[in-house]
Amino acid sequence: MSHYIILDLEWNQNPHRRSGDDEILPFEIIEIGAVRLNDRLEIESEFDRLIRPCVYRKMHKKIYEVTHISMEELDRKGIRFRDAITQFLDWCGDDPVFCTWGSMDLTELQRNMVYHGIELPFDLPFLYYDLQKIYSLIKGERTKDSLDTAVAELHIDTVRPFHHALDDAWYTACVMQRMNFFSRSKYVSVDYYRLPEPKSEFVLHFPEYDKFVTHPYETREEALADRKLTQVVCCQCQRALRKKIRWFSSNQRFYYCLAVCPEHGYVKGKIRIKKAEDGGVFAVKTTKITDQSGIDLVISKKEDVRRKRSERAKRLKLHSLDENAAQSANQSHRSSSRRKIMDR
DNA sequence: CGTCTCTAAGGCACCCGGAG
DNA sequence: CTCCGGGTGCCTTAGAGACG
Repeated sequence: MSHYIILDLEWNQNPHRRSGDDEILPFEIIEIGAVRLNDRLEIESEFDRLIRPCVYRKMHKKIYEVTHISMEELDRKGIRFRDAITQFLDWCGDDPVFCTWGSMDLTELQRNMVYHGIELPFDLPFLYYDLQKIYSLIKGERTKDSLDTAVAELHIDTVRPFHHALDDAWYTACVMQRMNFFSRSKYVSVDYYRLPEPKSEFVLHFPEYDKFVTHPYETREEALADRKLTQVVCCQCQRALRKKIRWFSSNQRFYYCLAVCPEHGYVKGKIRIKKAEDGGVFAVKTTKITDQSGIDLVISKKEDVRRKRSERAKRLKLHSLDENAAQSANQSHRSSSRRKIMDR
């Protein structure tokens, strides 16, 4: 039976300006807190360790304001990161399913492990539940709520303080218990700290879309030149599809296309370019079978962007004409032409 | 303060077609 | 032909709000 590890970290950072350390380890973990739940989301045990930091030996002011953890306390109660992570992984048991609030914790955990020369025991792809994302899926909104907000909205008693690793993990567990987690449990997240090797790219299947994650490339151009990224496969029959609209970009990070499957209809594609750890890039492609409204959405996306721009350009032109007129005319002329703009 | 993400908006260069 | 402005694409900047 699977069990869930609700993880929360506290970390410190360089209290001064950027230095060489920042690029190696921007965030140094100072506390690991976690709650273990069984497959019915009942609490089985809790884990909490303070860590004596070795990179940043001064507490960042803002971090102290948030966590109220002092360096003195860490020196007194903290243990070595190596010992804490060993105890933590041991406490997690076999095949834990990790859950966090937000997408940063598992990345930072791994970055700290690598810094300390500890081998990563996690699967590749490293799947986990981002409960902040699941919470917004259940609400049907695109907002990213803070943990405090979710706790308040679900009327969870605030019997513990916030912003301590174990307490926040415990609140996260409470939110998970009360938000009908299993209705969205197919929506796993992927941690992108470790990326697949070439030829080991992977696809994740979701109820209404597929997600494809590439290996790292040197440049965006190199990524977009790779057929494995740009080809679109039907989510239903895995057939390679012909495109009706080639890949185009509405901004600098997203690309869209529209393909058609002879059996299952239209499939829209979306590519998102992301930065990899080593300075290169990788891409996440999602493909989704779509109905007429989805088709129209893609078809008109270019035109929407175009129309928005041209409307804005017209507004600006009128506005500049207005200002020019204002320089040579009196106040009444100015207000009348302003009214004209408002009517548009 | 520093990370991340998303959005809006500004600057710039290029292409293209109409006016001269 | 040149000139000019609109449309377009690409890049940068800034703000908001999540995380610590």
